[in-house]
Amino acid sequence: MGTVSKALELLDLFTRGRPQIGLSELARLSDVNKATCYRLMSELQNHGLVEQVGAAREYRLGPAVLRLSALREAHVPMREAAMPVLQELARVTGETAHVSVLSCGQLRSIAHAYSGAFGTKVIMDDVHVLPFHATSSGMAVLAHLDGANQTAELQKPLLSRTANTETDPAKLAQRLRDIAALGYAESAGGYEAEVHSFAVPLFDSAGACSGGLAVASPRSRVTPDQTRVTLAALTRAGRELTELWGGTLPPAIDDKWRALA
Amino acid sequence: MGTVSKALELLDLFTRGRPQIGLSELARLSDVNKATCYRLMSELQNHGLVEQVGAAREYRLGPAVLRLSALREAHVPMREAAMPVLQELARVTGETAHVSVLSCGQLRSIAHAYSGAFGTKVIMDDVHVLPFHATSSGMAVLAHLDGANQTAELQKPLLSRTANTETDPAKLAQRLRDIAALGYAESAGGYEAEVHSFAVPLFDSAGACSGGLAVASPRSRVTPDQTRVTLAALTRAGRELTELWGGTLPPAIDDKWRALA
DNA sequence: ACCGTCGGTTCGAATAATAAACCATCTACG
DNA sequence: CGTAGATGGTTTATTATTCGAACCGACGGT
Repeated sequence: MGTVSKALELLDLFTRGRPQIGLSELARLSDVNKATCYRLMSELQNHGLVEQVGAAREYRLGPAVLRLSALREAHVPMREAAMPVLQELARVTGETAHVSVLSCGQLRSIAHAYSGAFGTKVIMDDVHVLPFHATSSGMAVLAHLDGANQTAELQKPLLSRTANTETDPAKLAQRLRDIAALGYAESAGGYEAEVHSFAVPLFDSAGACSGGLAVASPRSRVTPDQTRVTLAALTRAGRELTELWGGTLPPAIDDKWRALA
Repeated sequence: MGTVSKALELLDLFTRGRPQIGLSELARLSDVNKATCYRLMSELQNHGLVEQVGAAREYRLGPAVLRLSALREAHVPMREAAMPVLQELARVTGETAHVSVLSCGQLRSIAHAYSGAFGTKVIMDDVHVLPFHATSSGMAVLAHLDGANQTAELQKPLLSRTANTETDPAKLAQRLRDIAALGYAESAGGYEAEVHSFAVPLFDSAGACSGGLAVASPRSRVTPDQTRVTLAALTRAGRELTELWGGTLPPAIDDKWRALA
């Protein structure tokens, strides 16, 4: 693995629950030698991606990330457009909603919204890359990808995250066919045992699948009624977001979603 | 220079005016060998910091930057807090307003706001790191830094950006004393020949200078009247932002700013 | 005074980055 | 149609950079 990748992996250790990390702990968490870790962090620091703060000289993300993000949003305003849609989706369903985009063969979560309706909710703060086979978003996207990309993904090793994760390529392929026929995907605890989620695919201007929109809830709150409400809201939001991002819904999907409204 | 720094410099080539760059052009702009450039970009791409798009396979900033920025803002919400203050400042003065923060000895611009009042305005889109000696923000910050950091900065080479840039360390030190006495800084074309700006320092909870707040205008619009309006708005906004960021204004500054209100 | 941990540094050995040349592909243009 | 010059991407031996064990001084608790 290249040096740059190591440095970037260090960046990924910062999460909502662990926003500041000292040098030694960083080295421990990353399995990188402390000296190496120090040098890498120093380089990141020189470019403002991280900064050191306080007497303990702990590292945290620096001001330069704001510039990068503002620049990306100025050029490709996805997150900003998605936020109100997400918030409405979270409000209507009472559950956690999140969007992810397909980028270079990876599905990356870019925004999420919570609902205050219940004392428990699914936390999405620290999720970056979604595994295709173990999440509803991933399966929704995969099911609507062209055949080549889909089979390529199915041939990669399918890691089991819970007892409910589907790891058999043949069975997964069948499931993807079902999902493509339904127009939405469902994951019953495939990512985290207690999390149940529904997802719909999103499409770009060429009509290719470009991301996923999902609602995740504790499995205990999943009922036929709630499922109906969720799917209706999800398809409505999916239609809206696809449009906001300048995409077009394939007619086949449009038909299936109408049936769920 | 380390490999990581090279990769990060590639990231800095993306600007508002040049948001997508092909491989060959990237290599040309960065003076890095094309093969090297390709490898570096591939590593950045694997982590989602950049993505390739379109038939030309041009690179642009990727979705991962959104996560980093959201994480930073969740932990240190500076930008979000600053935006309304900046917008109001831009509105009242009719000119461009911007904030910068001190991080690891560098002054980095983190947000700016424009006014629609005039057909010409100062553009801050592509400015990342502000030179201390050539900008009003830089001088305002430098003047309120502790002696050691200040002299350290004065000993670095002072690059001349325009005919009006002060590059004599002794004269600059005198100017910093004047600025400290006034409570604000003024730069008459020290950064760009046609840009005139005023800035005030911002302070953290320990009362140490942590950044700068500035208003920049074309020099032709600077009049005694406008200067008075600008300084009043600037000190008001500086007081507000220092408070929003959880800082405390040193009493000496407070007094000076009252006189300008 | 001891022990463990912290951030930071050193230096020879080992590894990863480098640059030039090379491909295949595309577009422009005569 | 065919050439010329772009482009993105790949390979190679050479070389420079990165690596990691051990070390340092400082701090905090026992």
